[in-house]
Amino acid sequence: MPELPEVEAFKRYIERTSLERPVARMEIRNGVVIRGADRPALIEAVEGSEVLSVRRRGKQLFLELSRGGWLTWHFGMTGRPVALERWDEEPRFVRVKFVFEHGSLAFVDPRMLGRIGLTARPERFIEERRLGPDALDITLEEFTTTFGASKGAIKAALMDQHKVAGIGNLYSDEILFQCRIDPRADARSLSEEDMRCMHRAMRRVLNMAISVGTDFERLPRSYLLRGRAVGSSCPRCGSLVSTATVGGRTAFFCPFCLDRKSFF
DNA sequence: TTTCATGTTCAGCA
DNA sequence: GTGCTGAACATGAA
Repeated sequence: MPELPEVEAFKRYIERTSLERPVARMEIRNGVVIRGADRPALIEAVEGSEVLSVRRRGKQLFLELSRGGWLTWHFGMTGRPVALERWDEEPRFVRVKFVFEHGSLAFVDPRMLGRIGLTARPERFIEERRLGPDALDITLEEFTTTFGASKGAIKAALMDQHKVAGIGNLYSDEILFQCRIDPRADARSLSEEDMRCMHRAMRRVLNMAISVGTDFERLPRSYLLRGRAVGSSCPRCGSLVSTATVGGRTAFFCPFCLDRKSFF
């Protein structure tokens, strides 16, 4: 479930359940999620350490280890952390498990598209991956500069983690819906007002999702996200929502609510 | 059985 | 370098 709001929820969950608990053992149930990492170094850094703090940049999480270094967690499409106490039954699809004296923290990921790694410092990791500023930190000025200069569909640009980090397929649809912007619109065709609207909507939507605990049912009725499905109707005008492939993903939008004519 | 999926990355091409 | 398309990754759910 991981775009920025979900990952922020994961961060708080880990802070609530797993800080300052020494890791007795790291169980790697499936090596796929640590592919690319130095396995011995990972185990060496983790075992005997406790997690001191958690940071987030976009969809990426960093766990500070007391013996030095930071764990990098990315949840892919189906990853999530699950804290377990002794009496809890282990869920399916546990790929890596950090075992404490009592209880554990599991990295659960059915599709195994998530990744766990190790880095000396979050800043270095962010630089290496060329991650853009976090979607909740980017200023209007930075936002306008970045997207005013980007070519191609605005939805694809919003999902580009190099430009701004944290927005994926679902939230990009919501942001554009709230601003009545066609997801296929060329970013360069957008006005200053569009830029301001997207920047504001981005912050509003992400913060709203965080505040409802990423439970879409608790979002305002005006949100497209609540009933995002083929055959559903627009929460604003009631007409049938359309889909289109943009940036390799399925975009949902209401063609009747758009501010401007379709571009095709 | 087939298709789609809240993500990232890479190859090939313009 | 930028952008687009398609595929790969690996699996569950509809």
